[in-house]
Amino acid sequence: MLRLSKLTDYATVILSDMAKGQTQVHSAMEIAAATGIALPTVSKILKLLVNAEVLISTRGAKGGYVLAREPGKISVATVISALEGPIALTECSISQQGCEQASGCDIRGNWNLINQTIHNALESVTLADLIRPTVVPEEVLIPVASLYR
Amino acid sequence: MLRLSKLTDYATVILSDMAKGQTQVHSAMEIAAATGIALPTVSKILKLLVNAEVLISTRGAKGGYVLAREPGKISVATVISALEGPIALTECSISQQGCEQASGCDIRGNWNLINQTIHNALESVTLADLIRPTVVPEEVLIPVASLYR
DNA sequence: TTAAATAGGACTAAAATAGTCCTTAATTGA
DNA sequence: TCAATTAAGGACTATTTTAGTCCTATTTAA
Repeated sequence: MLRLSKLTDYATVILSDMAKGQTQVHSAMEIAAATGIALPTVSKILKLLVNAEVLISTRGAKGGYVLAREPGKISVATVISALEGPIALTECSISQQGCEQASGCDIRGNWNLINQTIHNALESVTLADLIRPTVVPEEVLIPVASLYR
Repeated sequence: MLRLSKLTDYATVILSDMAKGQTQVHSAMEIAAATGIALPTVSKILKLLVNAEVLISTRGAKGGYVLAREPGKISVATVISALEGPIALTECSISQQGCEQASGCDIRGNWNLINQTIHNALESVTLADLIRPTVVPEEVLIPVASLYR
């Protein structure tokens, strides 16, 4: 289904919530309450986002989480790889040594191209875009095909 | 990791093999031998591709599988959805009724936009492109951002 | 010093995926 | 007509991944 994991989905909801809110610092508990996601799960996600430097945390009383930079500078690609690791559709695009199916597999290069395109697409959308009211586009550009012709 | 399932990966290998081969009809056994993928697994994949009308099968002695149309008319998107169902990054983009997180989730529309873009990217690449020698592009176009500005 | 927070990691449960196998149906050719 | 060959369909098992929980340690404000 080529889908994001639930955790990644939650992460976008959490980040949107944080980006929209007036207050700067949000505790894990506040966020759990605001989004309806269970506290331990929220916690887990926030930790991953801190590791990826999407959020900055402060411990102790009055501590919590803050966006590390403006919503417009946090891309969807960053969020996805924070939760799921590198964005790559195929196994062999991640590891350098390729796969065992090496015989007869010269399609790797082309997969890389597709990965790159999708990565760019996700890189170009930011948190700021996500919280913006929905836009219905007239026309959607198709980029990949042009690379081949 | 936003990755394709192994079966989908195999499917592209199998289809590339079929598209490149001289012969028209390939039995499951031939394909298993050519690709190194276990026969029962190959079989499973071929059945799914027949259901999705990517392949046409004939039973009986001298039977086997043939591409349903030219490689240039079989898109990667078609192959992916044959194996994994509809291409959609988020759960709520598939079911119409949305999710329980409905409160505070007005980012759905924007996700749909992203899904659409990725779908288009995958739609624009065909089997013919995959078996073509790798092209290293000068520049990769970024389509999604333009939708927001 | 106490209460409120996060950090880190271990652990369990649930779900999805991969892979196998068996029985039935169709086709060809001897 | 019969035997061999090949796909269809579905059930089943094993494995892996993902989701979710919980515990203990650490940090900070009041």
